[in-house]
Amino acid sequence: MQQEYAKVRLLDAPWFLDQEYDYQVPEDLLESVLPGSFVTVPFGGGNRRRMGLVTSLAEDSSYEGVKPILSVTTPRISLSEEMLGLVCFLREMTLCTTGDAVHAMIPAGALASLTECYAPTGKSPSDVRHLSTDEAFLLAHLQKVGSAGLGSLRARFGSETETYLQHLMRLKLVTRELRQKNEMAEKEEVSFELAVSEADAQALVAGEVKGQRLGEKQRAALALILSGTTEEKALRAAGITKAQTDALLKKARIERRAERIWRDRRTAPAAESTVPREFTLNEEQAAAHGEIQRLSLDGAPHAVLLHGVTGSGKTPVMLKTIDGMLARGKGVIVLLPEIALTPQSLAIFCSRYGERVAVMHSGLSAGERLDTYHRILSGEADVVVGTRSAVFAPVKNLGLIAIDEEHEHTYKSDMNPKYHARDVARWRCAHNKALLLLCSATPSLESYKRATEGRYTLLKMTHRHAGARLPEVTVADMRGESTEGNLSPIGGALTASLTENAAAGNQSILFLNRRGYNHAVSCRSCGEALTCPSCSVSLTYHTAPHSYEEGYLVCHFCGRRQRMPEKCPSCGSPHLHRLGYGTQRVEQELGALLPGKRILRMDTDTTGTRHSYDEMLGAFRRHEADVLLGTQMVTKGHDFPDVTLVGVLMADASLYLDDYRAAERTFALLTQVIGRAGRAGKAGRAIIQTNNPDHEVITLACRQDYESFFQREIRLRRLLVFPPFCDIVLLTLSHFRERELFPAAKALSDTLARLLGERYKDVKLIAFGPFEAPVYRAEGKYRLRMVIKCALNKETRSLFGELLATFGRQGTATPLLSIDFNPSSL
DNA sequence: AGCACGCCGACT
DNA sequence: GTCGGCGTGCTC
Repeated sequence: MQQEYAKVRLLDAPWFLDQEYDYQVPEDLLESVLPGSFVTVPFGGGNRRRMGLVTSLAEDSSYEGVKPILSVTTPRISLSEEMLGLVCFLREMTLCTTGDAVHAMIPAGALASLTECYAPTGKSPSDVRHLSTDEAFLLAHLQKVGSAGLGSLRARFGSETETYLQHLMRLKLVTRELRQKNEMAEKEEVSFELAVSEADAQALVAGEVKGQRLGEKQRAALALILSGTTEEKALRAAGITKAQTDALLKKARIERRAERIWRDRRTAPAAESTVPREFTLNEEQAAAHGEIQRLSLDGAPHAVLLHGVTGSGKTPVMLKTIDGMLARGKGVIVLLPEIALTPQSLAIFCSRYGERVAVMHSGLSAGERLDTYHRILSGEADVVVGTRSAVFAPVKNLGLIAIDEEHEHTYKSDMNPKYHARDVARWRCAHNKALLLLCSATPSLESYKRATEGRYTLLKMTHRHAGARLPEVTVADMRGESTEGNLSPIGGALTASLTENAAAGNQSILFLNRRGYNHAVSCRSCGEALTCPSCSVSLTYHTAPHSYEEGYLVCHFCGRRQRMPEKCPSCGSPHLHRLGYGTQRVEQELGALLPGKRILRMDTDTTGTRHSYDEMLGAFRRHEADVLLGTQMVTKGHDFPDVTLVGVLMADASLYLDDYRAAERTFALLTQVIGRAGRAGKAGRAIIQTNNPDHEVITLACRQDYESFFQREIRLRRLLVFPPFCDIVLLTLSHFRERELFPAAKALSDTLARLLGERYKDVKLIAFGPFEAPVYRAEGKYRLRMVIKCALNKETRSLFGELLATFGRQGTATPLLSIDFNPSSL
């Protein structure tokens, strides 16, 4: 029996329209319409063409009046059974649409897209007086160019364009049609070679062959090819036009050879690998690797949490595991946090696995992304190294997903689909009976709890690699400093150590999680702090490059810059006072403290491009600077063998954030940064400046005592009912107009209460709010939120799905609801 | 969301 | 009498 019907999900449908629709498969498409195919279908009363994804085939349909599928849009790209499953998984787990899920998994260039455009019908207006001059101009323009998209028309005819078009369409002078923009093309490198013998070619060039006289230009072209200039690009550069090569091709003097070139090859890093080709594991590493090996051979999916202290050498274990997988013909995905994806870390994989490596990260161009995708799809690349989104790589015969720095919050996406890479990885590993390898010195509480419960296999490495010792850690109490008249952010103990360390020719790292010069600007008269006009956060004072005297105000939320006002905008007083400090101020202080020493400041302001970030790390590694000062960036796993001192300023700054994960974050950050010191045999020191020297989180981080930290924190979470003892659902309503927000928030919480009273009687949840988001106004939008504690399961997810169906409509006058399950921060 | 169908006021 | 206002309701 022929499978004549297909279940289709639309790719551009809002959440409440995102269902399976039956379509009939026309006879000529029976072969090409398969589960996972991308198709166009007529939809709605107007039968507008829409892109859809075939999810399954059926022999019949219970629906009256099915419409036929119009075409298969992208015959070369379709979703595998696994990817199709993953789309459903994402949809259900994150409440995203099918379109969102598909776009997360497939590079934009791989799919065709439908764009709306307007075309003249050919009818002439019955009476020109019905048209305004603008409309007449627009019509004339369309008649000239044939058809045009809304964007280009709006650029030409202004913001009223849509009104004009509507009028023209009513008069049936213009129609709207959908134009299919095909998927991005492959890139080819074309070269030519002789189709005749060299001697014949020489004769032709010399014009010696009777009756076969070539044009002068053609002879020149042939001569060039004969002399070894065969690449099309080089020939064009030498002034040979397409007409000439075409003529030679036609006369069969040359042959055209096209070679697919991969746009992703220039990601090959310039750096050298810090891991030698051959190495032996120490006892602990070998034990961990042995256990991983054992688990990966039994044909069942497994998850391993590799918990190793900073510097214990988790990477070699990971590499040996990858070696084993590749030897058995399995594909591998390695996830790294964005900030750790440096040439140094890429070099480790590229030098070891060469052409088999595909690198995926946000910096790739559309073409590079597409080629990377195809290279993985074809099986040519079977080691994928990348950031969060690489977890969707279509690796063949997947055997391992390794997640380095497993606790990093960047693995959670905060845009649709709001997925956690760890969850996707777990699903894919289960599906492929593959191994999930989570690595961290400071695992997330969720993962460690799973490990203690036996759901993950916990493997520990407690010793530092190659005889390196943990640094000697001093906690410097800053409470006394300011009363003693020391206003510098760098306290006495740290000052002494920095001077001493610099004098000895050693390198230091200073970590401060705050950029800018001053943290905030406030008015001495009225006490008001200056805030961003479109966000409700205080503005940070930044100094101009190469000058500590001039500066401007920056909003760290939306990036907006403005001049420092002369007077307080609320009371007019000229007494504006700059408070607190950031990396720029510390840079200036360090300059004064260590005259003649080179200080490298690394934060978002100095690392504008990925390139400059890499360059700075490289320069520091080559000892071209004595002190590396910066934000989070300096804490991530790059090895600096000459660093013997690490200083942390304001270690407690992140401790009192309004987020249940504040302690976990602070612990991880401190542990990581302390681990930077004293790696290769050299003794290291760490000085932690804080106003809370006795805070348990700080003292435990100084001892690198994860186990005790975990026990302490998990007890608190259990007591206060926070993840991993429940799930958190964040509902956010946002709108440009504040007054629209409150009725919507009321309606949202009423609807929730109603659903809980009716269809979801058995659901237990605790709802908080609605209240203002911590940053109430962001980029011009006001935001109210509700925070809900519950257990996420099929039923609760369906409850939130219903909320999204009623409040998740886009673009109208009503506020938009967005739902985030277990957000990375509150 | 779009776009239909559908029922009431000011125009050729 | 019709054009067109935007109020419900469906979309395979």
